[in-house]
Amino acid sequence: MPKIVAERSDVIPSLAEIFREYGFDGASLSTITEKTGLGKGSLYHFFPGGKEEMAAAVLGEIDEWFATQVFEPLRSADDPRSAITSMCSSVAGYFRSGRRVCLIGAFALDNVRNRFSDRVRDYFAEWRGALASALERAGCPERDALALAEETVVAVQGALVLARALDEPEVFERTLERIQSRLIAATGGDEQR
Amino acid sequence: MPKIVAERSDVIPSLAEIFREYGFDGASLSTITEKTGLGKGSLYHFFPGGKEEMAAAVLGEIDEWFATQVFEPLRSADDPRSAITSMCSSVAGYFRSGRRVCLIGAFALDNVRNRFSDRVRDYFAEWRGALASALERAGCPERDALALAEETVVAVQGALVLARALDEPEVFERTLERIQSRLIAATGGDEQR
DNA sequence: GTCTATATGGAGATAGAC
DNA sequence: GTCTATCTCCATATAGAC
Repeated sequence: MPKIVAERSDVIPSLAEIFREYGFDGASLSTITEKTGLGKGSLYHFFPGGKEEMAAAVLGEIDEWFATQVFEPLRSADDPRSAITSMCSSVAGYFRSGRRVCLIGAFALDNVRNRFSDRVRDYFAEWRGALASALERAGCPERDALALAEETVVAVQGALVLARALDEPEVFERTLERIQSRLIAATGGDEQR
Repeated sequence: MPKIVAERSDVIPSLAEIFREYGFDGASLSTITEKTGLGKGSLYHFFPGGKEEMAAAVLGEIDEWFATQVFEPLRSADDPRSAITSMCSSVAGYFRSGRRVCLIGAFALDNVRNRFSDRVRDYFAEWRGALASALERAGCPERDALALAEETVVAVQGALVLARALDEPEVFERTLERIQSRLIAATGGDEQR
């Protein structure tokens, strides 16, 4: 039985989709009221800091999702190899196989970056670091691990740009498959089958 | 002896830098007048269509630069291998080794994409197609050529996102070196030295 | 071509009733 | 917690003198 009365946390997913679709500057308060179904009164009740606080809340939720679903498993799983393949499917799911853009990547290229630069930087640094850690524990030499982790994050972000630009989600799917084979190969290939 | 009176084409490079720095929505007309040193009168004299026409002019100039400096050489050079290495250095120079973002990539992730979707799509499609053509002519099988061309454009765009997000231009430099070795390897490696 | 002044709309944000 | 009404400001764009 869903509550009629909204809670702050109920609104954040809608806000995320809105910012993804319109960008930070492009998402006006009227767009937001329309798409969320909430009036400005409610919006400012939940987010007294206005649009900036809304975006910060969205970024916070994204951070948290990746931290628990992706970064922590990569850093602490007993089996780093399976954490890596699991990362690939989580990421494919999260970005809807290339049909959804990365809000943090979009913010990174925008001028709003300056308002959220710490969060933007930490997100990518965490991802790269956590994946490198998993690769190392899976037997990859440190130098290779760092390079391959960076290559992976670069490929994911680039694929999202291209998939959106060309309106070809398959670019993302192909990229993710390619990178996954490379990650598997670097952690000992098929030998453990 | 520089002319005092501005010409339309003189303004476009400044506009490009402004859109790169502030984004389309983030670049207000007051920002633009301030940074270009031109009043609104002059701006609307050159670009009667306003900001949208300014952005279109910038995109047109970028298109043209890439067409003549990168795409055409890739498609028609007698020596496709050297056209490929030359692409890498042109691209490194153009993006200032990762300190400059790709405006078209940024537009692709933004909602302004909808206003310029044809140009955005064509730019990336052209790049991927031209590079694939050069790879094929350099002896790469068609399937591999397409995949590697796509991987290259993905890597460049992703590296620009990450370099900007992390404030680490080296990410771009490392990526470009890695991709260049891969391109060279795919066209026969060092054997022709 | 370039400027200043101005029109007009929509932006983000607030107030206060319910 | 949600609404409507309202405020202020700055956005884009225009007009017309020089």
